Amino acid sequence: MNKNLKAVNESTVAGIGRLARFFGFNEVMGRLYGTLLMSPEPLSLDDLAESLKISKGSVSMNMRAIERWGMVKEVWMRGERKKYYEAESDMWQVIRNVLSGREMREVQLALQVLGNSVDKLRAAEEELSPEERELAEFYMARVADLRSFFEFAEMMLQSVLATDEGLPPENSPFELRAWDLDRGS
Amino acid sequence: MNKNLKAVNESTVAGIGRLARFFGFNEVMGRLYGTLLMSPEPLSLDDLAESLKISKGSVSMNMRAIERWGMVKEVWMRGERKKYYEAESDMWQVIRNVLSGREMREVQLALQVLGNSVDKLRAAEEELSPEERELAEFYMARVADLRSFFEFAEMMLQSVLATDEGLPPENSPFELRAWDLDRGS
DNA sequence: TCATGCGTTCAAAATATATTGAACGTACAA
DNA sequence: TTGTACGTTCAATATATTTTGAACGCATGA
Repeated sequence: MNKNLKAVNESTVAGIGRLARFFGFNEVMGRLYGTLLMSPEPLSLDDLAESLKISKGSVSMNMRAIERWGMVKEVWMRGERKKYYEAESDMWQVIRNVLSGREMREVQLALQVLGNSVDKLRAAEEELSPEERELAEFYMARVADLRSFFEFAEMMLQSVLATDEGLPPENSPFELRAWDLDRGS
Repeated sequence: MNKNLKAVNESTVAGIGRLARFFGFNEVMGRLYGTLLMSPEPLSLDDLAESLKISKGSVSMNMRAIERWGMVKEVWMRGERKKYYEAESDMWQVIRNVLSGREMREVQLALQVLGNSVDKLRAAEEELSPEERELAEFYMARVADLRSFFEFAEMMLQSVLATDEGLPPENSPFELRAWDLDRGS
């Protein structure tokens, strides 16, 4: 294959591998997705193992993981016993899958924990000594800061997730919808 | 100390530790920051080691790391030989530090690599066989998708970084500034 | 209905990441 | 000007994560 094409392919696969690590996945997951993304035809597990020079077992496990994230789709090839995969080429779909299935969960969990903290502090108020009460107020303030951060994050996520074609809506400069929500500060 | 206060402290420290991992730092960095954030007074390295039940060495190394990220500040205590630290309590400053110093760098790097890819593909066009040319076009399309993703990310980052007090500007529903930029699609 | 090709699994090995603690040098209180 | 309490460093160790490859069993093309 032409040297330049090969170079582009390789740097893209490497770059997506890097991106994957950055996003808290492992590098192989990214490289698998990247390899499929840069392949005009679906690839089998063996193709992928060969291409990335990793074991069949690793391909199998990592593919399953990225399949769960909706990054790749199985493709049936007639008269073939092998499984073939292709990348989900709507990158925005992939991003939305990840954001809604992981970052969102994380944010909501954090908000819940912080909510509990506020409740605890309020409930305890009565039984506190003066110094403790001061500390409790200090905690309240810090917890409130954390909340505003997570609420902001939640809004950002909702905005991205609300868009249907993923990309900042074709016409309007981003969805304003979410910003209209009360920020509670 | 009151049980509830302790519980709030602990869950916050644990939560920030978790958040830190999520953001690609290590858990101890988060717990150190969290401990300082939940302390009304500055703490020494020994205080931190004791509080988190980790070694002095680990505290020293991890503190240095988060100091570089502007998460904590050194505080001088008169007549004291120890170093004392306090958390940078402007969380938005912390977030901006991290976003501008790491995520932004990552995005810019990706955009540069993708730009190179486009150049390579264009330059190679001449010398390609018909099939290769088809593949090159396919690559072009995929690279363009990736670019639009990173450009979107760059915009999101710029928007957050542009705000001065961090939080979605006091009055307007988020900064629109960045969305006015040409998305080049 | 086979026999085989294929994906999956998982314990063991390899690698990557984080922690420890003892040794060391230095700044500072006395 | 000390002696020492402190922070730093880093090799060794521990832990977490990833990969491997052989064993297994199931689905499928013949």
